[in-house]
Amino acid sequence: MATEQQVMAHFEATCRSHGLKLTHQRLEIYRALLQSAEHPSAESLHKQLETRLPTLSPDTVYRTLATFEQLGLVKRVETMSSQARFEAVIDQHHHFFCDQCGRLIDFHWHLFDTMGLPESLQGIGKIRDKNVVVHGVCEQCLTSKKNES
Amino acid sequence: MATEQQVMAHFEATCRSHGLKLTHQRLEIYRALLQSAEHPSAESLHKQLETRLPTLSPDTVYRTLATFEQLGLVKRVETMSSQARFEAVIDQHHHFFCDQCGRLIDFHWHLFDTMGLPESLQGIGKIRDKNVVVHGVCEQCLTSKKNES
DNA sequence: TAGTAATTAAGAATAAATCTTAACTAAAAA
DNA sequence: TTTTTAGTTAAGATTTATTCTTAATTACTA
Repeated sequence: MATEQQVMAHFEATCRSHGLKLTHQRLEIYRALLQSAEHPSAESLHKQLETRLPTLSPDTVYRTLATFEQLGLVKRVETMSSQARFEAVIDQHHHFFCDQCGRLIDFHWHLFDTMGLPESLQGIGKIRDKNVVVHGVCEQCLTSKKNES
Repeated sequence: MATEQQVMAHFEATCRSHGLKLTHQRLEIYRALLQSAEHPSAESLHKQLETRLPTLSPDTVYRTLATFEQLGLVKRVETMSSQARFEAVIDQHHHFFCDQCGRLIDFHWHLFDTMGLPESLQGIGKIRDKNVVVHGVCEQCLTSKKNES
């Protein structure tokens, strides 16, 4: 399990090795993403960082996230919501998606990770990654629903 | 394995039971989706149907797909592309996504379907569905790449 | 077959994301 | 430290996907 300092060191090394400057904005955007478990959108990251970096433009957040994505530092999470959502790439995990509130929760599944792929994928191409997406209603939504009635 | 006639009959029954009129547009949109293996976007469905229904508006395609989605006849496929993509709900399957050309290919994985979920999901909420998403480069992209060099 | 309520078409409107340009700022190199 | 260079900002225009509005049309009902 990597410490935040190690992760930040890797981030800095990756930027440098690709000739990218370590700007205040890049550091803050990456750190914010790293510390969030909420898979935020570009907009919500911008909102969150606005207090510390009052001149930060939405455009910079979009641009920076796209750059990080290309370096493999950040992943765009597949959702069916209109806004793209992001996460820092740290470990192999999967997603639980609440259909009610839109919350995304990470979970781990070692058995799946170490399992082979089915025959039906033979010859389909070159495989890079496999992930599980679970849909349902999160505990919090279930509880608040109960209290309403 | 349901025949297309059976599927269409189920479609009509579902519409009727929800008080939805069986309009020409609804039938054509559903049939087109049913016959496509490409998980088309609303836009490409509209383009495809334009020849047969010259006055079909994009809005109708969007609206109709949203209606079908609510009835459980159609599923919105999660991708990170900006356009939403759709499929008719027929059987349990999973998706291979080509990162190069954006193609989505269905595959089946019975072992996964019958497998239990990991402990890490205990207490997360009420689970409705679990799916695998595999990323990579499809055979066709691999081949065309080889021919280039 | 006429009535009516749902549905559609067309175009306007909205929202997310990206582009443009010029002026400015900060990081890395010399 | 100074210079070079890449990156950022601002503001507005643009693009793309989707949704809304309104008036006309159409499928089902009586």
